[in-house]
Amino acid sequence: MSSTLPSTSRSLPIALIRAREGVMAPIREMLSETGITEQQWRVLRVLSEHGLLDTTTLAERSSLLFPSLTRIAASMRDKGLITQTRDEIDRRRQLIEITAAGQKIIDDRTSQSTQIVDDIKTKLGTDNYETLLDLLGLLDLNSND
Amino acid sequence: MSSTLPSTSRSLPIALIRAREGVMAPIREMLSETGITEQQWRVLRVLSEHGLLDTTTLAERSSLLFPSLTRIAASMRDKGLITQTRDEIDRRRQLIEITAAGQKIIDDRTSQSTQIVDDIKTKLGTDNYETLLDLLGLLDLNSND
DNA sequence: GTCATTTCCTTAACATGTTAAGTATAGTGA
DNA sequence: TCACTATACTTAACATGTTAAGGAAATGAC
Repeated sequence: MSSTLPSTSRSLPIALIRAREGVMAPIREMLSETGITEQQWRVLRVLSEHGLLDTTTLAERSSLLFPSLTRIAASMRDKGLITQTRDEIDRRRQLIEITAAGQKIIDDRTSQSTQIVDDIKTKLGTDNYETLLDLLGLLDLNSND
Repeated sequence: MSSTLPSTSRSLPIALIRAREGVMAPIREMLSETGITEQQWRVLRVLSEHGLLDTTTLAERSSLLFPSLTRIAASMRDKGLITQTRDEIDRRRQLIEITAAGQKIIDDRTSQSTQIVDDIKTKLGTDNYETLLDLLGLLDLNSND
């Protein structure tokens, strides 16, 4: 039974935070001109990819907690980036859809965003990049055994 | 020039968030009994490992932004987990040290915490675990070329 | 020595993360 | 149809993340 914790310099949680900082820095820089946050960008990305979604599915796919999404959606609605409608069959459900203004934010940054991802792939090497995604997937609670 | 963003299901930022959730879930569960947060745990870990530190070094080693650390340190001081003293040579600097009460929180959870890390290593395999740490290190802005 | 600059830290303002409690609608079984 | 439970979402409260502005002490150029 070990009695010493691993050095914080080799700690997985801290390594994950720092890696995230490194990855998000250029994305955040890109978004700073748009007036939207990293989380709002993620919501737009998911909506653009999947179309009309209920709040539960949107929260899951954009990796946001429900209370966060409630606030973020209200803010995005006020900015005209999304629309919220009630499901007439199940009136508890709320349906969310991207607007043309929201889609334009995506379209205007697609090439720049692709470049950022390519830079990271180059930095790591494509094989390493895919390996990293696979290993991260193993840690995801909701997607494995 | 590509005109399509990668699928969000294969997005590195989202994969990093989800992996972090998976890793932190058992740690957060462990901490829920102690009344301290994940960030406060990190501060205690770093202080326990390195001893007396100035705020700048502590922020860097625990991967916290300065304004966050200001608040967290005030809260931890009020709980009696750390002490804050001013550096008499450079009076701008603040020196932070863990208290016996703070150290006890670490000591009481060392074995449980070690077990959590071991479980993750087992889940991934030790080789994969080391590979993952190495790849994450490549993404860290502050520690490479 | 004095003033501009730099460094170290704090405060402020707003967005999000996290947990718990609350509300409204739907489904279910007697 | 009447509880009872479950589901979908909201609200609240507090902690942290993030950026910008501010304050105090040290440093450097002159």
